Amino acid sequence: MEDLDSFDRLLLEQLQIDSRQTGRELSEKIGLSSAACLRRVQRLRKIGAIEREAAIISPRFEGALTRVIVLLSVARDHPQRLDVLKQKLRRLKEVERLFYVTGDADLAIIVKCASMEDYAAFTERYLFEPPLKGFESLVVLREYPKESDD
Amino acid sequence: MEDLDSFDRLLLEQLQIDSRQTGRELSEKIGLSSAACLRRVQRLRKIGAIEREAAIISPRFEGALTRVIVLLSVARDHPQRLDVLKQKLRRLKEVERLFYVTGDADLAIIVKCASMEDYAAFTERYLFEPPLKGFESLVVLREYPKESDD
DNA sequence: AATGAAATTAAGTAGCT
DNA sequence: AGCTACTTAATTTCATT
Repeated sequence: MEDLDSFDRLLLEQLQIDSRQTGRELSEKIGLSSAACLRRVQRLRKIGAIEREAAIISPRFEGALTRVIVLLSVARDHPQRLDVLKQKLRRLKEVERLFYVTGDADLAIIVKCASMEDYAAFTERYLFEPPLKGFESLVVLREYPKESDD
Repeated sequence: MEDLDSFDRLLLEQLQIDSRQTGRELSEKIGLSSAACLRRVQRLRKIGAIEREAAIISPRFEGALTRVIVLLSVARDHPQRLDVLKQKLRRLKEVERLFYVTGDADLAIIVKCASMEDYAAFTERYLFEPPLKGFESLVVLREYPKESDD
């Protein structure tokens, strides 16, 4: 893992806000030439600092999409099984994000499904086997986008 | 709010995975000309179906960043105060995502801070006033990216 | 009203100092 | 790193359905 200087950090900050900015725009904001900015962005992609660039879709346009925040409790006596579980969960298409957390729960995942039926199927398939001890489902009724109208 | 046809939905699906795909790549995947694809993408941006395009930064490169999943309990006797609260929270730079949920909690937010001290300051500043009744903090020890190495 | 093909404009990439 | 030439992609124009 290579390290970043302050220009790299500024670039990451900018691209996190808007990844479509041109070299010229980045150049003006961080004070390097356009070519230098874009060369650095290439490097940031290559070393994995930028994992990917993605469009954020407005929830209103996503179609009928159920999101559930699931808090998972895991038996702590078999650490290696926890690792296997994490690896398994993070590969599932339904799992949008996976967090290892402190508190009452051990893992928290954000699950995306087409419907509640699909979510029920998801839980039955993946959330009832050891080392999982139990889970709590917080069904998202509505997500409020960061900056937007309604 | 205008509506989307199946080409639009395919485009959104693709751009959610990778927003850097060229017109030609999109063209091959969805079966329209490059120009048509890019025209549609422009429209999707304009009508707000694409909220924004952003770089996803690897947690390992984000610097010391504390994330906390906060489950908020809200007094239900003043619905209008809940709206005010939601509006306030969603504008805060620390709040990455805001969900209205069912279950023990009423709202769930994902909070991003530079440090635990900052998180403590955040809670003191925003999470101790009505209509908030209480909150539970799940401090993220580690987030596992969807597709990646370690 | 929206498409595809072609021409124009703009951006990203690579080589050199 | 910057500058410049080169390559590629995005945008606009236009004829067609």
